[in-house]
Amino acid sequence: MSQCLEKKFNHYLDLTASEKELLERLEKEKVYYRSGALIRKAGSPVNDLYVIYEGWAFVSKNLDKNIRSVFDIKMSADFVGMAELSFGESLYDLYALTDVTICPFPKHGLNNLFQQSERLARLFHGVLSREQALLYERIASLGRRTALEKVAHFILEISLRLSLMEDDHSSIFRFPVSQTLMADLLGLSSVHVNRSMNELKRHGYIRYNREQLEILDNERLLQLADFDRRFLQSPHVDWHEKN
Amino acid sequence: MSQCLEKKFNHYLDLTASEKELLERLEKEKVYYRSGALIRKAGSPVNDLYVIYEGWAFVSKNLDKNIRSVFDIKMSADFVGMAELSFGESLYDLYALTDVTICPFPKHGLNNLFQQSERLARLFHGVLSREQALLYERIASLGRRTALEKVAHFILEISLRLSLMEDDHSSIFRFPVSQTLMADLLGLSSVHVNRSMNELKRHGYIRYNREQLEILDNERLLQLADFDRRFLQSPHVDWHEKN
DNA sequence: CGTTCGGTTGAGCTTTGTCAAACCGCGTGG
DNA sequence: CCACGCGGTTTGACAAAGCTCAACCGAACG
Repeated sequence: MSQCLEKKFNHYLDLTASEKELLERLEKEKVYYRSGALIRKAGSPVNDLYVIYEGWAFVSKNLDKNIRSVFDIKMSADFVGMAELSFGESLYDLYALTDVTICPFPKHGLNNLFQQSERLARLFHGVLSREQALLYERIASLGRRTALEKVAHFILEISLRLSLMEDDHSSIFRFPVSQTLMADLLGLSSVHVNRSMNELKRHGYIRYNREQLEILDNERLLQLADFDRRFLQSPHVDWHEKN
Repeated sequence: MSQCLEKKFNHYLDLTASEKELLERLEKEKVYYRSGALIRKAGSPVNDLYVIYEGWAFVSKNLDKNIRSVFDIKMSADFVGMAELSFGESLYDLYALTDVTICPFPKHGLNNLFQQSERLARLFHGVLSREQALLYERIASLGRRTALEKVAHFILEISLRLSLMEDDHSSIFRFPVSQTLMADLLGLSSVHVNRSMNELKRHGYIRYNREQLEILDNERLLQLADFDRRFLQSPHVDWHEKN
């Protein structure tokens, strides 16, 4: 049995038995992909939403002249496919960044879920809301931050998102994002990402070596990146107890 | 009586009488703001979501060193405040770009709505989904397009969004976005936005003068901006009839 | 009328990109 | 076990896109 959704939601709320059952009814089997695999190609028909069970993936698209733009990194417990909900087809490519296992579930199942449980609906919207806020922060990065700040901000975003889902998250963690990928995500060249990473190292912000990243001075990094501290508070996804 | 939500939803669906009633029960009174007014300041407590009834607004925030980043332009029938749903306070500033009238409604009212009408819930998510997809496109712009392409893409996005809500939308329309605002939205300097706009004029893509904009050659502009044509199809917000 | 706000223009400068080469660790197949 | 190739990182030299500063203009508005 595959309890992706349950894993995700239970992290925020103590689910009741009946809620768990609702979630279980929704799920299909888990699917496993090898690092580098194309999970879903832009243009293919979409009937399912995905939840990442374990591992990392990313959403991207190739613009004109084969320039790649990367929109988002998806990891443990993230939803994938919200942007495509109202389109018949997938808009973007989805690649496995590491080995990854995901759970598809039918998108129309959501409606059912919302009918049955207001609490889950609220939670779902809370999660979406945080995701959108994080997107806004990335927009701020892309538009108005220097290369160094972009990279710093991105590292902090990843660390934050990991800490939300993994109870044992520490300042040293696996960071499987290649500099080329970071470049396409932050709107930089990979060469410049490299120089920025090295500058972060040199100034003692981080230690970094083959997929291992350690944040040495979180406070100073937060300041450098102008990271919005309101994201550090744990989310109240359960955003209104009202009837 | 103020029927913002009704106006919005009815545009996509033929609402039944009972659906209309549900929506009306949700609404409060309309509120009017003068061009330039600060509608909601970052940090203020949030209990309401807004729908724009008429006019334009924008969402922004000031980073370190007082650099402004503009996240989104909101116009007729757009939702404002989704990103803040799970935060107790407003994260960003909201300014009136033109004279604008908005309808607030209590955010917890949404849940109620979803319980009552699956169809409205589906519609709501469909709308959100389109919004997120458009955000992704802006991310692509910010990251990987040249100044000229950014500006072109933005113009097309606005035109598209207008055409979705206004039945009489034509290739010539009011465009109340100052070049400084465009700069903060696209991650450019206002000087460079100016040069880009003029280049678009010079090459016969657009005509543009004091808040009036005319798209002279839509096809060529689409091509220049590498605009994703899938957005041009009218949305199937009613994305699944299945129960 | 004077002030303010947005648009326009030019000159010089900075950040970041491009190109190209070298390097490094790792897995593969001979 | 070695040679090879591949993907990712590193470095340097140079080029370019876009920024800053500063001045000016015109329209709107009180």
